[in-house]
Amino acid sequence: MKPDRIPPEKNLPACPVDRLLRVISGQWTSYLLWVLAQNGPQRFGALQKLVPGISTKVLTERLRMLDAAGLVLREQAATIPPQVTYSLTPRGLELRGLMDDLSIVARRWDAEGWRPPPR
Amino acid sequence: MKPDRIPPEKNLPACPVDRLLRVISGQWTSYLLWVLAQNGPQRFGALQKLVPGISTKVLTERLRMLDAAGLVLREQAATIPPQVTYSLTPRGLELRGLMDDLSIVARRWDAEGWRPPPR
DNA sequence: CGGTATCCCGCTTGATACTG
DNA sequence: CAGTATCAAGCGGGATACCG
Repeated sequence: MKPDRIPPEKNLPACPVDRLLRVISGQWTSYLLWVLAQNGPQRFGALQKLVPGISTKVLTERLRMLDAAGLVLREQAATIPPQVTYSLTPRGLELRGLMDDLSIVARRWDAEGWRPPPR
Repeated sequence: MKPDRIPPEKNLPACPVDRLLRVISGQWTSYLLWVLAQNGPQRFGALQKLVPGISTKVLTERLRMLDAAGLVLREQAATIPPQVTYSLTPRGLELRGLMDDLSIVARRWDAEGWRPPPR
């Protein structure tokens, strides 16, 4: 009955790196940011075409989350039919350098034959 | 009954960036890599103290996964009691630059009052 | 066009207990 | 010391249907 773990001080590491990774690492999320960074502002339907396989539900969730996080701007034109455009905010653009470096490492490892371990 | 999404070509973006993020972004994972990068090789028990709140089960899972991914080296001395030491591999060390840059951005945003959105 | 609303299933995580 | 075993809970994500 000895405790299996050390009780956390509050409830999590509260590590800024962890917090940032938590935001950008949901499924499709990094890919979405990448697509917006590469192709500029896009409408909902265009994003769905640019990210094949994503469902409307998840695409909506991710975009709303990124909006709430201040990384993506959602602009809605109250026309008929409605027109909603998503773009990177200045803060979202700050991630580009990071993504580029990450991409360089990821692609090199890829070329070297590295593969993530299967679950 | 119109399909909700565009069928994926195969089954996923297969984006190298996504693959790398998938590996380093599990809960505790980045924190673990960070701890090993900052404090050098550590034994199981020490890691559990350095990462308060993590359970033995998850700590084991993460270390085994990182081992399988070639980012962490697991060295076991067949003594009694057993002694297992974890360290970063050369490939794991390649992440340090990335983590440092990530940290710089994360800490600046943190200082600016940025917080991740609640679920 | 750009979403919501449900239902549901599986994976991840957590808690607890036990061991070579 | 460094785990494994097991069970339960929660949430993310997919499928499907409908709406302003």
